[in-house]
Amino acid sequence: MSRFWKPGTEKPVLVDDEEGGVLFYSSLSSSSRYGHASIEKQRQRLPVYKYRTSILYLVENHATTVIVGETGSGKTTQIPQYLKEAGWAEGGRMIACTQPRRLAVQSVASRVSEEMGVKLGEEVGYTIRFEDITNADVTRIKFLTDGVLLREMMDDPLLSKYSVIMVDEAHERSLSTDILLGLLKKIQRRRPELRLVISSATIEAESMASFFNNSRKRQERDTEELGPKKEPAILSVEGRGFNVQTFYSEEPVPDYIRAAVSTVSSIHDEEPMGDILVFLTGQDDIEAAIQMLTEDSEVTRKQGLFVLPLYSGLPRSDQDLVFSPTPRGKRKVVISTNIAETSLTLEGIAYVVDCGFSKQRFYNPMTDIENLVVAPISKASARQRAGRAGRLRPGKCYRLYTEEYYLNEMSAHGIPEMQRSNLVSCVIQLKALGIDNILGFDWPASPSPEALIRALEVLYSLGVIDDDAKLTSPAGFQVAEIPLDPMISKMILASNDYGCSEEVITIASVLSIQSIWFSVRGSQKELDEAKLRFAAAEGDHVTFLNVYKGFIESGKSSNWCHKNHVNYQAMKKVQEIRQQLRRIAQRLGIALKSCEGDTRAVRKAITAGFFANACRLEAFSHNGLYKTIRSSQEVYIHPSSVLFRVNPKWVIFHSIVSTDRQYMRNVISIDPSWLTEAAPHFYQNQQLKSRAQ
DNA sequence: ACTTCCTAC
Repeated sequence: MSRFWKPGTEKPVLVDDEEGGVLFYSSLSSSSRYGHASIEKQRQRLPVYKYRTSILYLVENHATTVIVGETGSGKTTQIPQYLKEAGWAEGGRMIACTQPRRLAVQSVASRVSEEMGVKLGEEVGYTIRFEDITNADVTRIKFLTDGVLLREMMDDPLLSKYSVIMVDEAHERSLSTDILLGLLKKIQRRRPELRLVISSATIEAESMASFFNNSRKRQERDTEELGPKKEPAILSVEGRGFNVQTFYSEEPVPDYIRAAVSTVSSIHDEEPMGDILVFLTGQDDIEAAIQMLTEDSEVTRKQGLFVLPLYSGLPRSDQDLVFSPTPRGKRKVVISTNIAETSLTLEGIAYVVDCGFSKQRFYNPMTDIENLVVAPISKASARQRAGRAGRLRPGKCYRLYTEEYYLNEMSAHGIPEMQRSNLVSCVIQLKALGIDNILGFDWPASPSPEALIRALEVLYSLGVIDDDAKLTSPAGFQVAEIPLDPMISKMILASNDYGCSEEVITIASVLSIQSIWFSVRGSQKELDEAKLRFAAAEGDHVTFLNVYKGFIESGKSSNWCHKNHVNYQAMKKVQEIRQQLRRIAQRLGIALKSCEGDTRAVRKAITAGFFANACRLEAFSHNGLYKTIRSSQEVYIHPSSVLFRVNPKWVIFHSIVSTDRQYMRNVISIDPSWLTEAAPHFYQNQQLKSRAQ
């Protein structure tokens, strides 16, 4: 076993902590009871404070400043305040700070308003979907998701109200962050007075800086030019994370679930108190590990473990359990997907067990299918996972792979989402912003030409772009205006023609959230029975309408949801999205109209958006084998669909989830003649006829 | 016989 010190951190402060993590948690986390003066002192104790002058100098003199900030440096909360204190928000200008996640936007904004002693929504505000807590006249620092900032560009392409835009967590390389970075680089050329602050982890800093380097060979002239230097500056700010000692497996591990379980047992046996966080890949792994841990007689005998699962599909109340205090004398073990890598932060973790894998999405432009596969994580992820053990005190990380593997075989960072995704939404957003040459766009990470061409083909077949790849009018502009996937947006537009916009908007809202069903481990049967009460012979989309109707008729009762295994929180969200979409539809001139149960009209509207996802049951198929019309891919109806084992001859799916087989999720039955009606250009008559026999 | 994780006037 070898040791590993986290680079860039000081020697560990050794802390004698017989009491476990809880004590530290309470002593560090409660800032709200301090007065204003001591908030000021707290701010000055943050590592980033030492760099205040340097940061302001660099932002003043460089168009782009890349800040490398380890977690706990305070960069996100402090830099916007420094900028404001230095006058960047004077003269009606604003400072923007983007985050990839809604939750982060809310918590950072409220923290900063607290530090500044102002009411949230006044000088400091935030905007996320459905929540605009800003006041145009007084808000000077605005936190927002990068998706919202992209949407803002549709009205204000140069983002002219902002003097500085800070893009936080840029190293995560999310789809919308990368689109945003590409567009900001373009804006910079038109607005030399604009300043960018890109915050990134060490590993991506150089590539961020070189992406924003506009100076090229003109460095000599550059110094004589007025205005900021075009060459980006890089500044590193150390974090306040504690050291994490890392151990590797001596031999490659044949079964990481078993290895994770035995590692947890030996930590429990040999190490001082402190909570354990285990990273596995998905629900199945997690449940298997929990079962093994609770069945392990030796561990159970000691009765010392408090084991909790954590993944996004888990009901909220179960997720919240991981934040509950560890019972005295027990050790909390959270077994999690990578939701705990970035989205959720557990304080007080002393030990991390990292299996070295995660589920990752890969897109195949040839088949237009996104696959979900278990793949090795990157060094960057491994470091991030390890860091989860050192938030409040020094910790330990056990990697279930060899050091040799880490050093020589693990890739430095993951593949950007841009290169692993279907790009229809991304392309239409750029089109709407007037970017004509999509293939020539200066991306932070270029997607494959195949994926771009596929996206253009899909948009063309939807009638959203024309022969010159320009947005069509009005359909193209309307689809771009709806904040959903273009296929869904097209379905909403078509619902106007079929007189079923109310129903289709409900369906679009349900499809926008993860699941409307409340699924608990062990009650699968009850859930299946509940589904049967709403099941429609036409398929899942119509089933959603039945559920929504029942929910409304119950007076939006949470009790009704509980009885029917419907997720109440999800239904509230459906309602919110539905209201938003109704407003947008009205603005676009779509008449809000119900078809009063005419499910043919509803399915025709769905077909108008999703004709490309048509499948036909294979003749003589006994196991429900379908093939897609477009590319003859072999697919099956997902077991969660109401049409599972019903197997109608012709179906359309909303999406494919690819595990051991390709499963169609959310399926409706259709009449094949609707395909030629919806997209004559896409389905040549002979193509369907030749397959109809 | 099954669900990594996010976001969007």
